[in-house]
Amino acid sequence: MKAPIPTLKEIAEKLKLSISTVSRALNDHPDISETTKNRVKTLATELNYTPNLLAKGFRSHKTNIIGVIVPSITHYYTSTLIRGILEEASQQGYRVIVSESNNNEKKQTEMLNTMIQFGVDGVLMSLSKMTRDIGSVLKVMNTLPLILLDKVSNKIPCTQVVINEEEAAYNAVEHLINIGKKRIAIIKETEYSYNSEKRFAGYLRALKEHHLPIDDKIILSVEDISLKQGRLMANILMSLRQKPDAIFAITDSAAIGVIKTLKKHKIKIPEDIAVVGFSNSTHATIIEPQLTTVDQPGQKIGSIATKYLIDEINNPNLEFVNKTIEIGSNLIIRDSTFKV
Amino acid sequence: MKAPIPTLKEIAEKLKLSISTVSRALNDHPDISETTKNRVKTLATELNYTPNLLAKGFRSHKTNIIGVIVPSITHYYTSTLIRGILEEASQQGYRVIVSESNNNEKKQTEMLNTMIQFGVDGVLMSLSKMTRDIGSVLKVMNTLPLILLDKVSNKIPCTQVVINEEEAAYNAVEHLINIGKKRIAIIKETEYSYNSEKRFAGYLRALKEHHLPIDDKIILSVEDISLKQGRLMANILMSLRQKPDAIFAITDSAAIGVIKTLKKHKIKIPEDIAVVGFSNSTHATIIEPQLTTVDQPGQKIGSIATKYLIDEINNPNLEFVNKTIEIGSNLIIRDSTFKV
DNA sequence: ATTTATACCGCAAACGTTTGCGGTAACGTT
DNA sequence: AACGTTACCGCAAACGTTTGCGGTATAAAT
Repeated sequence: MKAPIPTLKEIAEKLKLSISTVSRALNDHPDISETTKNRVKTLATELNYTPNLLAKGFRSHKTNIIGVIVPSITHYYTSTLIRGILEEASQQGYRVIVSESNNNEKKQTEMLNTMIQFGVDGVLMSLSKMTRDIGSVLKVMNTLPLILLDKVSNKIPCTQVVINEEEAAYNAVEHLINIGKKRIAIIKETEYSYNSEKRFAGYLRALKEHHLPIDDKIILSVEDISLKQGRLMANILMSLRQKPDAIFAITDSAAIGVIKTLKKHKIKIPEDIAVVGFSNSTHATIIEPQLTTVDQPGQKIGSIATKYLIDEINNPNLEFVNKTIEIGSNLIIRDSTFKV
Repeated sequence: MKAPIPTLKEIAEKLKLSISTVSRALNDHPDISETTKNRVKTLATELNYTPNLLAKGFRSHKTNIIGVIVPSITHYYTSTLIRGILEEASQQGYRVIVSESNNNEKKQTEMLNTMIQFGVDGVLMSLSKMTRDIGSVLKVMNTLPLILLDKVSNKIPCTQVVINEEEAAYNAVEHLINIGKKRIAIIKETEYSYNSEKRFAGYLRALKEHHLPIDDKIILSVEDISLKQGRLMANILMSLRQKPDAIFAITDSAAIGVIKTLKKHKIKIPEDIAVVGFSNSTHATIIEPQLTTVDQPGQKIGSIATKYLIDEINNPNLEFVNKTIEIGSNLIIRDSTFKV
């Protein structure tokens, strides 16, 4: 009872033309007369004809689909990345297949493979945590264009789109220094993470350049950074003899955990301890005091990465454009560091 | 320089077999001897053969792809829906194409069409606001299985998966009554919205059944419900002579706007005015006091809708299973209504 | 009247896969 | 010796589209 989908063949038969003529007519081929073109086109719209993209893709080895793999889709920042990707892709006539790796490396590899099987034209990927099996990614790369974004790895020779993590962190910490803070703690991730390392590097550079001492006791690393971990780390910092006067959490969620426990300890923010986060998630303006944080333009990153990917799809000759594109980000100053 | 993808033909040639034999061997067809099966399979894994899903789908008219259209992907609740969909789909061997309609009806129709062109096996859709052009949706329905979830419409005769909106709202309002509130305001949406209407109905029923008066002055409708609108409406309520002693916001974001302005007015929550939201977004536990709200199990809804869709895909004969599946939801009581 | 150009259109192959049908051995049954 | 069965395997068609090549008119040029 489902209606049959019209094909070139149907149109051809009804018009007593050949299939090829119909195809050419619809594609405005110069060999076809205007009159037949019109006949074909009117019947096509009448029948509501739409080309079978599957057949098209099958023949041309071009699906106009790009695959996207991200660790967690429910993360706000990730969803803005996807929004940027969807937007740019649809503008350029591409569709998008989305997968969630749930930070599971095996799943991630599986997804890469099914995407290849399905014939996506290229892949956009944000790496899951602790991606060790670079091999599977490399294997994909000599079959398809692949671009990394946000969660990247410099072990993979491909175009990567990120924000200026190091500089952003530097600016955040410098801001703390500018408002008079001298003992700045950091909460970062322990496992190897490109982003965490870069942000930590920015933190270190800011302290060094402003001649502040670096104290391991206020450099805290956690396995899986989160709000809860932020609370735990804040408690640890509170138990120190020499408490910090500012805390830079590498992630908004951790920063919010920090704020929540500081409030419980009746500590004045930012007077006693200032707090800075990273991401400018929607939570940043819900919490009180509102959180100073680094705004990551997720949508922009997504769309730029998509642009580069489509470029690579269209020019497969340009070998190994192994460059890293850094998108600027802004520190957004709010009450957690600076009260007006 | 991109590596060639192995095909059945290649395997057949190297093994001096026919293509069909290779195909059957890989699919464990009983006609093929164990020895040849083994030969084929080992070579296949050696060459890293994977079937071309595009060709497969092209031939069988089955892509194992389901299309998803949602209004806004960055909305937390929406992303949990998608997570449920992705999870269930991948378990059943389906891939997912996601699109964002941005509450733009024209875009929504376009997306439906490209999805059909591409040969998705079915569509999961959450309607954009003010979807008037039911026609395009109906047209899809006699080509493909289609299921609505979350933002639905009873004008479309198809399976719909939602939460028990009316009952959930009833419970929320009843809870307010139970804690002694007698003058309960509601902030809802003005434009026709399935969800808003249902929740409003639950609100009315709760008041009636508990013999509380219904006062239009504290029934507020807004165009595009949001945090900002929540603030505005709270201000309006504050300017009333007879202020409410509780506010039921149909959405967490509005509820948070309400809380923020109530705090600014130095009103004690929940003693003076209690606040209830709807969705259990991640914001609900960030705000202080933490928000009492209705937990919508998004992931569950997504996965159940996907199950029903795949059912319909596999049994295209079952005509017009026009039923609404209501998923239970829970009121989560927090500090904004009940302090321990 | 024969050639030549022009304008328009159809034939057939190809993309990779599945599948109905038919075919060929080898063996066992009468 | 003739037939039936079984176990394997290959041929070829089909899915819908694009495209190189060839073909047939008609008209223009010689």
